[in-house]
Amino acid sequence: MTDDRPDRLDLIQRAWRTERPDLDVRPQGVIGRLHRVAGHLTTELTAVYQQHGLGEGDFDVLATLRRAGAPYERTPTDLAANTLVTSGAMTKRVDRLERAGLVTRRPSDVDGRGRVVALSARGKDVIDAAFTDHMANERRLLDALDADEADQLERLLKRWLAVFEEPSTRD
Amino acid sequence: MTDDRPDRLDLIQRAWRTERPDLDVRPQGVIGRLHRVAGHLTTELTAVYQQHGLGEGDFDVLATLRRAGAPYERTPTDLAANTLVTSGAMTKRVDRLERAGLVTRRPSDVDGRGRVVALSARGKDVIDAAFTDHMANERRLLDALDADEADQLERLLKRWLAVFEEPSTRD
DNA sequence: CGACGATACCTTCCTTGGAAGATAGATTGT
DNA sequence: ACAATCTATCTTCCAAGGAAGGTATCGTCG
Repeated sequence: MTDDRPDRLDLIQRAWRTERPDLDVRPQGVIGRLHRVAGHLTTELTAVYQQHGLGEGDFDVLATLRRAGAPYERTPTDLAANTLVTSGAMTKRVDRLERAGLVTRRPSDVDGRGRVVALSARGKDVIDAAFTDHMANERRLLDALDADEADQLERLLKRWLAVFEEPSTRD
Repeated sequence: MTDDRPDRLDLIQRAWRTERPDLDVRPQGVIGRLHRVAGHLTTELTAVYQQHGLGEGDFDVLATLRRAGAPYERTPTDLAANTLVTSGAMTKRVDRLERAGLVTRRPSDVDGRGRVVALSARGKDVIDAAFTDHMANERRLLDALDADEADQLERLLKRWLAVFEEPSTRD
């Protein structure tokens, strides 16, 4: 049926079974491959970001602002939470984007400590173009699987992700 | 049946459908979740490395040397290819590990340009202990899925990975 | 053998992000 | 109103890796 030729992970697992026969290395088959796939996907996705002059972090921030809807604003804390980086990293991302003229930063009206980061007109144009290409790119990458497989994969990943991101355990 | 409550990815997709109804954002459902799962897994795995005083890169190098079998030696080029980093990064990783006394570095007998990196006795002890814990940790993480799901996931990821790592396309 | 391109490793410089802590402003209890 | 504490953001310092280039050595072809 499907593809049972040994791949690199199979070779790695075989080596471990020889060297450490006391261990069950089957989890590597899933986790190792997941990391490798993620790495290759990142490489491919990053290439598109770069075509628009953006790094991965830049893209993430602009996309988060864009999907917030008009007027395309968020606080740094918000952005950091959404993109899973520390507040210090977010400061630097916004610094870069501000220097590049893609976002603006102004004090918050309602909180003297707060700032508001907003897409500039050019920032919106850039992320709209980049995101369009990004989606085409993801579609292309995902087309390696047929629709059924993609659905199965999504279901399995959603289930696994819930373990990490849902507050309660499973019902 | 399974868990159909909306998760963060669902919310992100919903926002995009509102803001960019012209785009089909379904690929995000798979690719976005895959990246998030990979990120959470990395966090969990890294915690165990750190318990043994190792960073992710250090662990990778030591594990590659260990599974090579006695006498646990590899060239820097070999190590770089196996762990997917550049040669410059590998120099620094080996520098660190050598400083920590976990590997040794000596000139190659057969190639005047070449070096041989070998696990020290302490390096072997460290990676054997770390790898044992690592596998228990991977098992724990994977136990979020039942055996059937894990098998399905492995099959799907293997198939996808083949697109990136196999020389030819599919037969 | 000698020159030239290829290879192996290392060095330098740069980018990115984390950790920890500093500062300004907000909030709460009295 | 004021002290104590919390919060939002930024700053500083450091770790890790990529890109590009340098140097020594190899291998091959004439």
